[in-house]
Amino acid sequence: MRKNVIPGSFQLMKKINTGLVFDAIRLYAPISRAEIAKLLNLTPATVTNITAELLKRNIIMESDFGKSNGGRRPVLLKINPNSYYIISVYIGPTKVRVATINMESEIMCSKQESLYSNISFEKAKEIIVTLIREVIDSCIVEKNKILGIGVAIHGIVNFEKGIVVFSPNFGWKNIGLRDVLEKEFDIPVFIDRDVRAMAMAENWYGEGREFDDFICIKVGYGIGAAFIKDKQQIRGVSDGLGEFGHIKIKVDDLKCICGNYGCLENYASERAVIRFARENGYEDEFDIEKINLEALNGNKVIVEALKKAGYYLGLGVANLINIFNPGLIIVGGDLVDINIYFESLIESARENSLEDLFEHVKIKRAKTGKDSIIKGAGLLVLDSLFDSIEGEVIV
Amino acid sequence: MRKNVIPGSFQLMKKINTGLVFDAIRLYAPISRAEIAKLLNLTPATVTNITAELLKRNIIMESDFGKSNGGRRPVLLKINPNSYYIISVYIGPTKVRVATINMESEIMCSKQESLYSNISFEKAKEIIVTLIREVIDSCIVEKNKILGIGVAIHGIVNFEKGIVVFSPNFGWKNIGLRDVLEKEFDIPVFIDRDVRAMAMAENWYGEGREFDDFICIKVGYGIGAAFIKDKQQIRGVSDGLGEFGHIKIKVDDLKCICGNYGCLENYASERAVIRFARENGYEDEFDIEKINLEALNGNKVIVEALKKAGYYLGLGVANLINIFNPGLIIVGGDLVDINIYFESLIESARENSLEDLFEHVKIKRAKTGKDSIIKGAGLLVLDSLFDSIEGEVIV
DNA sequence: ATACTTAGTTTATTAATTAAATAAACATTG
DNA sequence: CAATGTTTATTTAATTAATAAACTAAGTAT
Repeated sequence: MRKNVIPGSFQLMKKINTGLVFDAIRLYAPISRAEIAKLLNLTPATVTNITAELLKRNIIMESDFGKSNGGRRPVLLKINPNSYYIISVYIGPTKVRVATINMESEIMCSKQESLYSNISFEKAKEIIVTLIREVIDSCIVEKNKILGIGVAIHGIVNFEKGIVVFSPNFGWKNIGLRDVLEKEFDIPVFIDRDVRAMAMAENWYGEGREFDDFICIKVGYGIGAAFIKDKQQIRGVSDGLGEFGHIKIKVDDLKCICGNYGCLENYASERAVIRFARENGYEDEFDIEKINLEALNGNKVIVEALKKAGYYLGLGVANLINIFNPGLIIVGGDLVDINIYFESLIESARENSLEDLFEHVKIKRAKTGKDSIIKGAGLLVLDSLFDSIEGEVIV
Repeated sequence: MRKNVIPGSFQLMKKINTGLVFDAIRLYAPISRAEIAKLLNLTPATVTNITAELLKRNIIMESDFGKSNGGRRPVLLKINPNSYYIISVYIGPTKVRVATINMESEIMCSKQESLYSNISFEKAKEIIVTLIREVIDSCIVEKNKILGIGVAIHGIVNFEKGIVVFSPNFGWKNIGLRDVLEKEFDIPVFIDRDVRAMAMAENWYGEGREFDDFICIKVGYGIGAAFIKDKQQIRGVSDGLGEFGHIKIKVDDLKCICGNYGCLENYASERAVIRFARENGYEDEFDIEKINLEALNGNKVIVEALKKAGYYLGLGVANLINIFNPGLIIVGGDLVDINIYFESLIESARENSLEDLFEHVKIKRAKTGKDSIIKGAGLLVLDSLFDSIEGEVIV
C-alpha cells in the first residue's frame, strides 16, 4: 500500500502557498508583494491575503519602500527576526553547543560544554538540559516565544521517531532523545544528524539558496551526505540515507570501522590523511590545524596525503554525479577548506565522471562556516512551521 | 532562483486527487468508491465527483457489485481497458518493436523490425514510422482514441526536450525524435531511456506496485538505473540520472567504453561475464542463452564468471543501499534471471552494505518480464494523463 | 495638468472540497 | 420477519481559498 498519500485539500493549498511565500521572503527579502506574486505565479490578491496573515502573526514585517518602477512604490517585506526564537543544540563528538537563534538564524547567545567518550546519556542529558535552561535565561526570551528545539547530532538518527539510533563516540544506542526533551521543556523537538543540519543551513543561507535540489557532503572524522530535493530533506526508508562514507571504492582493501572493506572513509577522511602521512614517514603529532599549516609550508608528505585523500573523495563525488546527475554538490568540513585537498577533489571528480554530467554540476565549498550545524539544527524547527496537520500552525 | 514552483490552486488540488483516484483504481481494481475514500483520506463526496468524471470520460467503468459488509453492496470500479490506446515503441540496440497497448497495458498487437549498427536516423525513422502505421491499421484503432506515443530507447535521452542525446549502437547524437514523430502523427510523444520505461512497468505492474519509492537497475550489455520517488521518475538536473554502470569500484583498473577506468560495467555486465570466462580459457562462441545453459550444466568457468560478475553488481547495489537507504531495489535483465548471478549479487550486497540499511531493503527480480520496456514506454504516456496545465486533460 | 504605470486592496466570483442530510440496499437481531 | 442499524453512494448546502476584475494609492513621463 502506498504511504505518502497526501490528497489535495484547501489546507494543503494554503499550506503550500503560505510556505512558498514565507520561503520567498526568507530567500529574497526585502521583497515586495508584487515580486512575490510574479515569482510564485500567484495572484496579487492571494499574496496580499497570505502576507496579511503572516504580518498578523508577526512572522514577517514591512520594512521599507522600494524604488518605484514607474508607478506606486512597492512595500518591502522581510522576516521579523525577533518575533520568535528557536533553541538549537549541536551534540558533537567532543562537545555540546546550545544556542538561541532568531527567525533569521542569527545566534542570539550560545553556550557550550565538553563531553567525553562513552559519557552516559544520563550525564549528557543533565548537561544539555542545563545549557538549554541557561541559554533561555540569559537571552531573557519569553518562553512562549520559543518555537521549538532543534538538535543536530553526529551518528545515526531516526528523525521521524526522534531517536538517536547510534552515536559512536558515546556508545549510545536507541536513545529516545526527542521524548526526553519534550517532556522536560514541553515544546516541539526535532532531531537529525549533523550533515543534514548542515545541508539545511546551506539550503537557506549558503550555496543552496538558489537551488531546489542538491547534495551536501560533510567530511570530518567520517564522511556523510544529505540529499535535498525541492528544498526538503530526503531521509530514506528507515531514515538512514547518506552513509556516503561507506560506499566501496576498492575491493577487499582496508578494513573500516563499519566492519566492511574498502570504504571511502578509509581513503578520503581526516583519518585517511593522517594514515597516508604516517605511511610516508610523518611522525609528529597532528590535528587538522597542523595539517593545514604544514600544507601551506609545502611539506611534501602532507601535501601528497591531502592530494591523495582529495582524489578519493573526488572519486566518490564522481560516483554521485554519475548516479544522480545533480546540479549542485556542496562539500563542507575542515579538510575541504584546505585548497590542496579541494582542488584535488574537483579534478578527480571531473576525471572520474561522465563529461556530459560533470558539465551540469557545480561543486562548491560550504558557505555557512563554523556555525552551519547549529544554525541548521534550528532550521529543522523553522521548516515545520506550516507543517501542522489541522491547518493549525504552531505559532 | 527556484525552478519547481507549483503553487497551490484549484487545478492542482483537482489534478492531485484525480491522479490519486486513478492510481488507486489502477493498483487495486476492482475497488469501490468507499474503499478509495478510505485509502486516500478523501470524503465520499469527492470520490463520487471524481469517479463520475472519469466514468463520463470512459477512462474507468463500473464492473460489478462487491460483497456487502453489513450494508449496501459496493459498486466496484476498474479501468476501462479499451477506452483509449497508446502506441509504444522500444528502440533496442538491434531491433525496434512497436505495439498498441490498452489502458491496462495489455499488448493488443505488436510488430518488430531489425536494426543494424550505425543505421542512419533517416532510415530508422522510416522503419519506425511504417511500423507505427501498420500497428495502427492492424488494430483498427480509431485514430482519435490514441492518447499518444511512448518511446523507450537505449542510450542517453533527454525526456524534457524529447531528444536522443546519444545512442551508442547507432551513433546518433542529439536527434529530435519527439518533434519528428509529433509532426508525423500529430499526437503527443514521450521519449525516455529503456531502464526508465522498465521502472515504470515495475512501478505499476511489477514489484514496485506497493511502493512509493524504489530503485530499478537494468543489467544488459551495460548497466543503468532509474529512481522512482512518490511513484514518479526522478531524472536529474539534465535528464542524465542513472549512469549507475559508470560508478568506479576499482581505482585505475580496466578502461571502460566511456573513457574512464574501473567502471562497474566492466565487472558486472554481460560484457564482464564474457570477459571473465574468456580470461579463464573459455573459447566457444556464446550469447546469454548459451551462458545460462552452461551454468545449468555446471560449467565451472561460466559459473565462476557469473559469481564474480554478480559479486560486483552486489557491490554496486551495496553502494546504492548505503547512499540512499532504499526500501526496494528491482533488478532486471537476462543475467539477473540466472540464479547463480542473482544469488551472488544478493550475498554481496548484504556483505558490502551496512547491516541496519540492508535490513530495510528488499532486492527483487523484475517481475514484468520480456514486455516490460514496451509496456513501460506506454506508461510514459499514461502518466501524463492528468498533467495538462490548464486543467484540460488530453482525452 | 494629464495620461499612464505599477503596487496593493477590496469585492464578487468560482472551483472544488467538506459536512450533513438523504437514499438505497443490505445484514442482524429479538 | 419486522425493526433497527450499517454500509455505500449521492445530493445539497456550506465552506475554503484562489481568482478575476474593479478600484485605490502613489508614483513617473510628457
